[in-house]
Amino acid sequence: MRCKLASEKPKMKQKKGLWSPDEDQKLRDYVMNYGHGCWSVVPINAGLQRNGKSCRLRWINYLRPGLKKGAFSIQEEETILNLHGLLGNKWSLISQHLPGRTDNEIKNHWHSYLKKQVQKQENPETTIKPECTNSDTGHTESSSSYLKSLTRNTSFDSLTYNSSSVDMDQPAHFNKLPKILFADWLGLEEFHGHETLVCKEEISNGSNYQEAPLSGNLLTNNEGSTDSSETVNCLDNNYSNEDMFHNQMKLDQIFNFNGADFNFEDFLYI
DNA sequence: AACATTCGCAACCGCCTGGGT
DNA sequence: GACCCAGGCGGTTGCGAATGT
Repeated sequence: MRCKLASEKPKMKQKKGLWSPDEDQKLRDYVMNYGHGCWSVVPINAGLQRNGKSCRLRWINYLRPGLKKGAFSIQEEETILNLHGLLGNKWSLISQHLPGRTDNEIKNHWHSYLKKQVQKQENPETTIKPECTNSDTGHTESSSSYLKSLTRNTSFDSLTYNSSSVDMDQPAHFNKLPKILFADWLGLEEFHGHETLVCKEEISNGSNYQEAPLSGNLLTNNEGSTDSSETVNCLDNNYSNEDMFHNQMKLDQIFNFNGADFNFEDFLYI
């Protein structure tokens, strides 16, 4: 783990504070050409008077390709609220389920907006924004009712809630996939070895979500399926909320979901 | 217009973990 | 096994912009 070059690095005064466009360009050029490798040598090789940590943060949070800029969509906020309800302040885990969003961005959005909205929801005598528009349906909803729909079922105790979650930018089969959260916790080796998947808490069928019950089987009810329900058996039904994440389920039972032929990679992008 | 307050965001800080020596 | 270091993470801070008075 230790970098040879890092131990040879000269002691130079390191700059702090906001990054200039010139610094950004140097870092971007270097990482795009050579990769970051050991972050502690990046500023040396890129000619930057920054420390490796600062470079890493700047790259991850701002320069990295594929970052999504702009306001959070309703679906993204919904995902954050649900995952925060399950995981707490595990921003890096949450960010893995919001492609293009960084943990820092999510954390900031939570502290600056979502947390307050949830607090207001729990304490209804305080006023909240009069209305907001669902970008999917185009329907204007009161923030109050909308937030209720967002926060209604963020605990494991709940079983279902409705959500407009069809992603028009995805391939047609995408929205029929059981939406599996925490896919990054899986090992590709496990998949390719056709062993087991780590248990996912939440699955969806595009227009409806069904959260996994506290015990028993994970159920999906996929529209358009010849068989209206699919059952994914958890190997261990006696689990606590935390254990939910670690239960094992049979891979092939998910993989033959709805008779469709899915690639494992499809799940990873959900 | 001037000042105060709030908001949003970028970046830093400190701690923890894991791997190398 | 102890120590060192890089990387990763969550909490916090600082500052400019936006908004309110």
